[in-house]
Amino acid sequence: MTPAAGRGTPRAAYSVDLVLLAPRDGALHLLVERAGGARSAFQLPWALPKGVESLTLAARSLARRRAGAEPGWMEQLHAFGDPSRHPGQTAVSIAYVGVVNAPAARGRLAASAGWVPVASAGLTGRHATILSAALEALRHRLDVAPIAFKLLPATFTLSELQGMYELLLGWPLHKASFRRSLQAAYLVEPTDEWRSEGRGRPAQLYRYSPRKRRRARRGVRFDVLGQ
Amino acid sequence: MTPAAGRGTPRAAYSVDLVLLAPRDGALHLLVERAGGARSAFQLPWALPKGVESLTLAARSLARRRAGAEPGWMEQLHAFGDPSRHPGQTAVSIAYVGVVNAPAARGRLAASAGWVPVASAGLTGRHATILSAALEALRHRLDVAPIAFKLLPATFTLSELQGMYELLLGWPLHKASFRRSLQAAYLVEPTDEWRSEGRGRPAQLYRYSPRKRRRARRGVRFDVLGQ
DNA sequence: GACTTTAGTTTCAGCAGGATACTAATTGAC
DNA sequence: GTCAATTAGTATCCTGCTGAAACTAAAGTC
Repeated sequence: MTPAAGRGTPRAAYSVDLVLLAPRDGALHLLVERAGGARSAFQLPWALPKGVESLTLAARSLARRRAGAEPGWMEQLHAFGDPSRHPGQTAVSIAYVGVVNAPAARGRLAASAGWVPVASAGLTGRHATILSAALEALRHRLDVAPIAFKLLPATFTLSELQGMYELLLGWPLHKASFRRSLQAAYLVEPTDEWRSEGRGRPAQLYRYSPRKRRRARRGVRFDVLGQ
Repeated sequence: MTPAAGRGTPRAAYSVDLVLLAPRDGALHLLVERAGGARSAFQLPWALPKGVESLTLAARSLARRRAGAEPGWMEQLHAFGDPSRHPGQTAVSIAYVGVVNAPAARGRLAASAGWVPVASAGLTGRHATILSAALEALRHRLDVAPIAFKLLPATFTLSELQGMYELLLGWPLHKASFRRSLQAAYLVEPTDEWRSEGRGRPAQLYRYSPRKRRRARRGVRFDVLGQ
């Protein structure tokens, strides 16, 4: 099924780079690795896939090994072709973006890895470019992939949901518009439960609507909703 | 500048696949290659980049060799990792989307290549998937990259421009809304010339606005404009 | 000169987004 | 117990954009 041109296990000529993001303490964090002694203190996790392995599987397994958690969502970002600036010195490096939720991000990290706030990641060169491209791709996918929902528990308040969207987008959303959009797309449905959190009126808990009840393929362009 | 891990010229472990599109006779056409004897009559042009070559340059040079024309716009689409179904049997194949304008598409084709309407390209398997992903990516880029303008001469009528957008999008646009959007973004500016084409009132010629006079980065979401 | 065709504009109704202000329900201070 | 503070959630209004339709403008055709 995987002939690989019949010349044995090929030397990996490409690497997989990973932009893994997680919400922690109200800020978006990035998984980084401490670099050996290069100019920049941190770099993105990367790996040389062994033999013929699906790219997606390679990226997921890299995430699992470094973060100790399964990404709730992950997508290919871009393939970069200039080898001269990659630490693996491969001809091609293929970058992936993914997210893991907060509880998972508290899991067993690899020794060399750590979570840092994206705002202060301090990446340089191409890895900085990759990061901002990853954040932009994430924002563009928010309306079609249930990324925010994968970062929340099965039931949540609408304020929590809005907060998650704001964290991922990087800007505040208008409360009334946000809720109107959710309702128009039947994206969420209320449960019978309410949660009281500190002071203030208790919030009703919602769940992600089952596929059948969601407004088919209209999406909600949260990234064009303003404050 | 391009060390390539110092182990000589590596065997190419990846291929570059090309979705090249051109408007011809009012329909969007795709550049295909006649396959040797596989199940499908056509396949997408592809190549094994020689040595360490920028991916983008490899894709552009592939377009030049097969279509005999320089693409007016080109972008990377996706990297595919499952080698089992690619004719080149490489571990990774990286697909590019590009467009060439109608006069260029009448240029010197490679012997094995030909233009077929996308609607009747009859690709199968992964190449069919790549094609529809390419068309979708093209539509999503229409609002930010000046793709339609690269397919038209320096001056054009607004009806020609609208027709080009409709060809690329695959659906009709509302005339008044289209023009309002153009004006709001200062995307085009009128020249002093008018062109009379058969019967009907002559149309004013426009040109793509110089960068300075365009409304910075708002873009025009033609892909959400309706009929 | 009347009709057709294409270009280009105007007017209008409907709807969605944002601002604002409101009601509702709870905690904590006194 | 009452009142302020805080958070949840809703209602109202206004503005601006979209799409439909009808309109004017300028050419060719019969």
